[in-house]
Formats: sequence, structure tokens, C-alpha cells
Amino acid sequence: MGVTKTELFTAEQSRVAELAKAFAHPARVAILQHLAKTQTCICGDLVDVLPLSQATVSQHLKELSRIGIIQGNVQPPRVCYCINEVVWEEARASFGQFFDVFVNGKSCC
Amino acid sequence: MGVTKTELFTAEQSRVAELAKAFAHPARVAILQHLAKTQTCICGDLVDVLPLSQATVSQHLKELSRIGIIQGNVQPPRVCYCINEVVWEEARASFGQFFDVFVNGKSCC
DNA sequence: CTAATTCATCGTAATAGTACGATTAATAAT
DNA sequence: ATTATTAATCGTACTATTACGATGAATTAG
Repeated sequence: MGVTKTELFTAEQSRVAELAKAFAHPARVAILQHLAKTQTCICGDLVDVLPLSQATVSQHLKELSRIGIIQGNVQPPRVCYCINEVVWEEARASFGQFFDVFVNGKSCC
Repeated sequence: MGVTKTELFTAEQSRVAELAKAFAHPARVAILQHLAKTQTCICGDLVDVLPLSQATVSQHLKELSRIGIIQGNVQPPRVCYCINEVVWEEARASFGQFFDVFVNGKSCC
């Protein structure tokens, strides 16, 4: 994106935005779906499942790790990735709370 | 962002990613929070609430409208924006469903 | 009719994100 | 020791996003 003026918003707003970025690309959605479904850790076969190059998948995994929603366990030459339960629940709670603000909302236009 | 190969993923994955983009910037988080909280429609005073220029706010509103999660009602020279209930519920359901896939998940690494 | 108000859009500048080939690093297999 | 395997990282190219000033369009107020 362009320049995001993070310092102008609350930490909560910035964190929600960051968590949302984990879901803001179809490839990352696919990765998270795959990791969530196959409870057991998935390593490089994500590359086989996704229509993207190994380098690109690795980059998406890096970004998901940075956000914290997944974690990796290296056992070279393989790396085992899985959902980070804590952050997953943080995201679930954040979004759930967010959506509830409008729970009995009315669209006036 | 760069080139997103949308055609390589399922429509569901792409839609989730698109909905997530509504939340993937602190300014849009702030806008949605404001619209959700003040059930009554808010017009240009979003500009007063946000630390961004009128042009930038307008751009974010346009993007949110494109995704469908908000709708605008023009009564010049003012425009009244509010949450689109249908899409809001779509988002709530999509994310809720998404998070539930991992409901009793175990992180193995 | 002439401001003044409100908001969209255009033009522009700069940063962020996506993608991939090639390379590197680390280990296992032979 | 050499080779094969796996995955991170680098370099590069290109597209998307963000931001803002300036301008334009549509009404209302005077």
C-alpha cells in the first residue's frame, strides 16, 4: 500500500487492521484454511496446493508469521507451519466484538 | 498491492479477501467503528473525526462502498453513509465460519 | 445571481504488496 | 565428499494503495 499513518490511529485499530491483512489476500486465505483444516502441521506441500511459486508462498508465510497468526517449526530441510492458537483466538475475538457493535443496527439510507 | 492472481483462487477465497480488505486499514476500521456505533448515518463529519484529508476519507469511503459494506445516500451537498446490513452480516458469517474451522484446533509446533 | 458548503474526482508523488527466477543455507541420502 | 531436497532470501519488475492539493459538480443561503 502507500503510506499508512499508523501513528494517527489507536493501537486497537491498527491491530485489527493488521490481523485483517492476514485474510486480505486469497493466497493467505487458502493457506490459513489449509492449516486450520489439516490440524496436523503442513510443511512445503502448501506449495503443491497453491498455484504460486515456492518463493511467493514463502513470502506469504513470512507475513503471516510476522502478524503472529501462524508459527513455524524448523526441522531442516523442512519447516512445519501451524496456526497459532493464541493469535487465532485474538482475531476471532476482535472481529466478533467488532461485528457485535452493529448487532441490532439499522441502515438508515 | 501488487498483482493478485484472483483467477487462481476460489470465488469464496477471493470474497473473504475482499471483505477483509474493508478492515485492513486503520482508517477504514475507524470509519466502520464510527458508522456502526452511531446507528444514525454520518456524513462528512467523518472528516472531522479522522486525522486525514477530505480527499483521503472520500477515497476510503469509495473503497468501502465498492466492497459493499457501506452504502451512501446523496442529498447534496451532503452524503449520508451507513453500514449495509446485508454485507455486514455476510462478513460476520464468513469470518465466523472461517474461525470455526479451527475451533478445537491444536497447534502442533 | 453570487457566494458558501459539501463531497467526488483528478493528478501526482511516494510507499507497500505480489510475484518469480536465481541463489543460498541447511540437512539428509548416497 | 557429492548430490538431492527443502525452504528462506535476494534482486527485480510491476501493480496496488495511500495521501493530499486542486479542481469540479451540485445545492443551499444570501
